[in-house]
Amino acid sequence: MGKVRFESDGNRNATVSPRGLNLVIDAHLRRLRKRDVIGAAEEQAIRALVSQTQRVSAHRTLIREGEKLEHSVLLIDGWLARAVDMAGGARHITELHVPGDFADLHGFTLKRLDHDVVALADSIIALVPHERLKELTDRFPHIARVYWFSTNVDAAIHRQWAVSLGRRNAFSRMAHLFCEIFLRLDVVGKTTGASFDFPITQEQLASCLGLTAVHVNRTLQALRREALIELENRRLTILQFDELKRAGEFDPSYLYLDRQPE
Amino acid sequence: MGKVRFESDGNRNATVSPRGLNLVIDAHLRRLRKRDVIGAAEEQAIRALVSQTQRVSAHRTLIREGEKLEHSVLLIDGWLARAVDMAGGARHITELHVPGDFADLHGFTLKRLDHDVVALADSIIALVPHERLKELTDRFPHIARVYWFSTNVDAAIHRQWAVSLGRRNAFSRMAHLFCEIFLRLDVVGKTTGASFDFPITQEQLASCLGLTAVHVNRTLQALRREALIELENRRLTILQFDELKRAGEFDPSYLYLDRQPE
DNA sequence: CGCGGTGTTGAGACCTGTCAAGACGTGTGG
DNA sequence: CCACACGTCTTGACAGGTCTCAACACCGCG
Repeated sequence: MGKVRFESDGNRNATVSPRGLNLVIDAHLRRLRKRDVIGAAEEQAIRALVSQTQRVSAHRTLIREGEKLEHSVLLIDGWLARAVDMAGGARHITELHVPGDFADLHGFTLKRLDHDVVALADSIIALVPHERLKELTDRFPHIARVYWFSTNVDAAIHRQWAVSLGRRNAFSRMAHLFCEIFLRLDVVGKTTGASFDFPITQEQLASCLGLTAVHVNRTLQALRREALIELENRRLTILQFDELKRAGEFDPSYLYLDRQPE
Repeated sequence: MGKVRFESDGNRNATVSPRGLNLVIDAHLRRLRKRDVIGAAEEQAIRALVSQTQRVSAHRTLIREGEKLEHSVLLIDGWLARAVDMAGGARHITELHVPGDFADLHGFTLKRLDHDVVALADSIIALVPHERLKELTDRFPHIARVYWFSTNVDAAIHRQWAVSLGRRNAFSRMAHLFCEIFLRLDVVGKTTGASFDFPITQEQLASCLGLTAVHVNRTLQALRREALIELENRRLTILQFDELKRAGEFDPSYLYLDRQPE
């Protein structure tokens, strides 16, 4: 998958042409607006956060645990994850990020992370200086609350993953994850009908679900056998969303996608 | 454990005498100060958040999932937990709260919770109106960031629990939890040497650790057999903290207890 | 004195992990 | 253009951690 090729020029971080920067932050605004009203002045200020974007290659570690942070990473396109490395080489992924997400907005207040941020696939990101976030949130207390809200939704996602890890079997856990990912991608317009690009390897899925890659493979087969999903050529199709939700005991309210303006 | 007795007068929520309210919020300030500098004016404003406290009894559900929220719960003394109820009656606890914690500060921006807040033991709480939090954070943007930070630490705790649930066996998971609880209690002055009150039942522990009560019992015995802890009469003593940390692969940096003033 | 909540113990079942081997596809280098 | 290497996916046999079910002990409280 071109790991070496990308790694080799990864440090150059070729910038994306600034033309269309306004377009590039659309998914982010779209998601914010799913949850609150963003005024015109606020929108303008948010768009001004991003001055340039970068390409990053699959498997790159963007941020390392403990590193002092000066900016946060906004995902424009691709897949990022928060990963905790453990003694013994095991790695656990605590959240997947889809376009429009800040992968480490919590870094704005924490100043260092308790996990790595890694690219699971070739991606496009934007760096947002904390300095600029500070100005923005000082100027617009409402935006501060919207972003605070946003990190609180991340925590809600963590909670649901923990419930899955603690109380659901492999089949149910995976069903729950696919439901979540589908909805989150749908909000930012990254689905086509019931399908979406899903370049996540079984190994990476295992890191999310607290399973081994072998068992992920078997569980995927079970989901296919039950005709709940299709997954081929890195594209996932949900065949029976209602059944999948039932299998994962999925209730989307923890994603807080219903608009609740202040 | 007086469940019925307390339930019966639980609704009356006998208020604690307002004398000593300043004392009562000390643990909270102590914890904030472990992480950032709180000025005198800020301290005064924080103390003014709380106007009265309430007693709540073990097993009471203080907040239900989905309920519209007007205030947040500050734990003064006792034990609260965030609990997710699942179909089939199982309940998973996603975080334990010690005195000085807000159990649902995230409710300030989320406006409803994706979980319940329950009392695991007889406790004393203070209700902080969101209205007052709004005024406070508008007036002191720095305090807004301190509280934002605080909810981000909750998320970091969620992540570590998820790693435990996903990748550690029962023994290691429990060791990790005890290390965390010990440090968090220590910060707010609720430890005596290497011991602390720990009125959590094995059933409740099981809900935290994604285990059954039976297996919690066996795992506790294993920890005692290795002379890592003692636990009797609802009091836990850590006999070998270094060994316990090693067993749980515990690294306290995710608690962000090192002071990092802005 | 009896009861409910809690803690303890044993035996067997089951889900998931471990280890090992091979298939498949794609990019690389000769 | 082919051979090869590598990452990924797949399959099988077996081991082991944790669950389930069941019974019993303990204890504070009504």
